[in-house]
Amino acid sequence: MLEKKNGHLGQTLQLSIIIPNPYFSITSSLPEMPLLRFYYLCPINFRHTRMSNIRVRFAPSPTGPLHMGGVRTALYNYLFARHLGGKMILRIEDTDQTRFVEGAEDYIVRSFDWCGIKFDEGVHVGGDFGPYKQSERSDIYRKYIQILLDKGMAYYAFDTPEELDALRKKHEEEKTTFIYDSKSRMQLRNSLSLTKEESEELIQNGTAYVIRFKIPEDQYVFFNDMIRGDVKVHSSSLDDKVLFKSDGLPTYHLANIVDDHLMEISHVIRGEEWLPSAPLHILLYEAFGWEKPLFAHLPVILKPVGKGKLSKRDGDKLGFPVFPLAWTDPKSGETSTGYREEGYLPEAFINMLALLGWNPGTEQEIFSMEQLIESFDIHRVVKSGAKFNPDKAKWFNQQFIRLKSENELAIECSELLKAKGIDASLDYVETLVALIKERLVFIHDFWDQTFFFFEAPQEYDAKVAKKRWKENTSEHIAALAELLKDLSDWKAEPIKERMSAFIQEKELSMGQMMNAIRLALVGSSMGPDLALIAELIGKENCIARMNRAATHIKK
RNA sequence: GCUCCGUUCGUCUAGGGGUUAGGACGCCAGGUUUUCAUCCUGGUAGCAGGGGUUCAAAUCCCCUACGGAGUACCA
Repeated sequence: MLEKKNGHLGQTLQLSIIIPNPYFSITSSLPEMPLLRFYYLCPINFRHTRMSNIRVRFAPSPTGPLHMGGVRTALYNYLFARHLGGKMILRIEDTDQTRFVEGAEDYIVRSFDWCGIKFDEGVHVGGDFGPYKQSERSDIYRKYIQILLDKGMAYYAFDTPEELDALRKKHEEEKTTFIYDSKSRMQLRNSLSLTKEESEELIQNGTAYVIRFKIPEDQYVFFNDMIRGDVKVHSSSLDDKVLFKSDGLPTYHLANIVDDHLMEISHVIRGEEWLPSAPLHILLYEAFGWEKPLFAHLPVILKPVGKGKLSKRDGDKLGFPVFPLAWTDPKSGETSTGYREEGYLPEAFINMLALLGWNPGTEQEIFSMEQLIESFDIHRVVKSGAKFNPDKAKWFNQQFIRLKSENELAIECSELLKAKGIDASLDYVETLVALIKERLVFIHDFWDQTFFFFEAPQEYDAKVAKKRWKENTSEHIAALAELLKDLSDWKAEPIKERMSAFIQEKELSMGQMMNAIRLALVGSSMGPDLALIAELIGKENCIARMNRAATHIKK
């Protein structure tokens, strides 16, 4: 790993488990102190258990519903923290007022509640490191940006957005990219290019300004990612990012670093989209002289088909949810469905998400949240993006439905029936659940699997009729119905005996006749044991259905 | 374009110098079931390409290709 970056060091370290300690600054060059080398060689678990306070955070922006990628990021944070006995924090990053969406924060909280991801601190539960909403922390950021200004590591920039846009456009036409950096900053309007007096005057006059970070020139920034290993970037490829906007609020970069430091975040586990700005964050920590957290950049979730990452719109197009819960956009009124609404069990959703980009190193696939916590190791998160597979998501749901007790399922199925205006006893529903449990992918499949217990078929599957209904089938069915009238003990066993005896006596084909009866009772060739169906729908219904079929199905 | 990250069956992945390259989803076939589903058994299919290093490379190195992310007074 290190060899790639640093030849001479690589030669001294021949072992492959080299994970640099992030608590030492290694910006300009890799240190060669023996102690550090020892630390590099320490097994990962040793380093984790030594860390007394594991604190991680999930820090969404309330700009809309959280999508499944966000839930997965939060989940990995949660599993990581719980596995190591640490704390999980929910912080709301709402520094961009223009993108604020009403109800988004509440949606985020409700989603985690449904998923079973619990927070130790956060906007909704409080804690000792609050406030947990960035819009309520602006004084804090102002204080810290001043420190950077005083140290000469940040500067005022007076360029208007229009000026910068024009510059970018001009460069684009020339097939180059405009970068606000050490090469261009002296040609722009800022406190570095202007005299002190000029800058002060502009500020006095109320000229709008932003505060930019002064990226140090010509140095390498190293950091270690728990998933990707060592990453090296040259500062010349970084630009002077805006830290403080003209509206008096910080950008993500500043707020994030300040909050993570103040909230004593030990591990930053976030999406891969942050990887390119990680070097900036490292530099920021160093500018403040703060201890850095350990980083882990998670791979993205990709679309099941086609190119690119899974986006909020894919769900509707491809027929699966991308959100945990249904969401209605407050402005457009547009509604998107959620996993919950589509019939997914939260356990299944979580299990599926956990295995999308992580594996336990064993062949176990079905995990409870407790088991996930027990097994989770962030070093087993894969590096590459994972295409989401809706079929596998369904399979997980099917597995978790089987894990549910018949009573639990019956309670939910009863609700389903009630919505259809059917009032069945819980006992009866439970009996049915026991019969068809293995056929359910979703709980709402219950109706498709049991409708014939509640209502007689009005139509008969033409294909099955063609195959099973012969010249005199109607006659036989009517005769059998007549025969069944005399059966006093209406239970599956005697029913079956009576049917078999009839078929044998008439020298009919068992398969043909049984399927014909099934067609009469169910309307198609599906369902559990025929005699059981007959028993459960009752004698009268059974006979009525047979007689109806005898007159309605024509060869 | 530039910067960074990646690449093992169609998909999710194991495997990290010597493996018949393993598992799961999907798909196909057979068995079980009087039907359908379940279940069981089997099958299908993969190391992106090219160079090195090595007795030996999916595994280590380099190049190419492809994919992804970023390139905002968004997060």
